[in-house]
Amino acid sequence: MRADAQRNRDRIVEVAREVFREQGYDASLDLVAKRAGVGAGTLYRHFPSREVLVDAIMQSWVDRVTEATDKVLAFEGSDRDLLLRWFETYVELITLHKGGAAKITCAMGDEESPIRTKCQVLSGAAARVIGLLAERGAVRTDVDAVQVCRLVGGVATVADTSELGPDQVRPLLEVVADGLVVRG
Amino acid sequence: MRADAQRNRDRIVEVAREVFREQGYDASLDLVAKRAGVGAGTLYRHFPSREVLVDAIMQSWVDRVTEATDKVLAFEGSDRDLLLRWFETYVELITLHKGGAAKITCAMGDEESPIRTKCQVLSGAAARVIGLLAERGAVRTDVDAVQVCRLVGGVATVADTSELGPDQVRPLLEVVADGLVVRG
DNA sequence: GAACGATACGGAGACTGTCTCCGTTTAGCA
DNA sequence: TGCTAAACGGAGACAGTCTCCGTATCGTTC
Repeated sequence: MRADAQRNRDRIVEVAREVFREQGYDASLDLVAKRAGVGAGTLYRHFPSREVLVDAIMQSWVDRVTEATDKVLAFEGSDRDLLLRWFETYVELITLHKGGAAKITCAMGDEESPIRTKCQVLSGAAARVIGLLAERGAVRTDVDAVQVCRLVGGVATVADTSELGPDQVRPLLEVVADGLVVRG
Repeated sequence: MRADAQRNRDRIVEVAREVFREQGYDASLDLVAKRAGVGAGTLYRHFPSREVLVDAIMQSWVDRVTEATDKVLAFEGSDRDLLLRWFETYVELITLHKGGAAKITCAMGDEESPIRTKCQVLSGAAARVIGLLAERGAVRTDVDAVQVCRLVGGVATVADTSELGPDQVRPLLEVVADGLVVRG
């Protein structure tokens, strides 16, 4: 890629992250282009669709999910609390940008989605958590990582669109957690 | 209301139901107006926003939820199966129109929403189901009807946007159901 | 360091959807 | 049969998406 093209690409991603954080994922792409100081053509050449641009933006916080998952896996406490803690982390991270939760959850399991690599990172993280708990015999094994992401992502989507606070989300996550841990 | 106005209003609702079923809730309102044989002005006079139109459309299937709930309440089987059966009914009905699940779930608990009356019917139905089960001591009592609607609505939203079939939705609902029934 | 071809730029403008304004029409009453 | 309030409808202002193509720039080659 030519140096000027790379510069423009980077700049667009940076500005888009800012604009999307301010206005949500529905923000005007022409505005993003204008703020980035490039023409609409340049933006659309680099990012043929909104989804592709979103994908580029998501890269950074997908990395944060991996990090956060490491931290949660090291948690010493009850299995249910570990699961719940990961749920809360997950919801917090995917609702960082308005509309993000719906986007990522909707794409979950879709092999054709432009953001499938991000979904894979997330479901991979989920797999590590439920894998650990399954080893300990703490959670049911008939539900896979993608399904867990759909469940928690569903809650996250509702939390995002209804603007629920952590206190309102927690009981919902508790139900999901209780549904996953094996009956004692 | 003048007779011609009433006629037009009814016709718009009827056509909108059709168009939304075909194309989802994002369909062009001008198209609805055109198909209904009225001007855009007429449509917007009757329905100042898309939400208000959606509200009018939803009336009929909210009635169906009430009906379906009656049927489920008469179900003779295990408590968990009754709950699960109601979940499936709920998901089926609110995903009848593409985008409907997200709309209704997002508005759940919002006193200002134009479709709040519909949400109240749905959470009322949920209250009847979990009320019955709570009486029998079959479900936890720290989760209210709105929360149940949010949980199941979250699953429905994911099912809708990811176009999941009943077989893919069922395990998710099972987790939620298991999280709600009291531990044995 | 000049010339040149490939690559990238940018913004005008076509297209689509939302919503309003206002001149025209019509229902329904007296 | 007239009158008036109510309702109609569609042109058009506005906003967002996305494309096309003339222009500018990069970076390579000699």
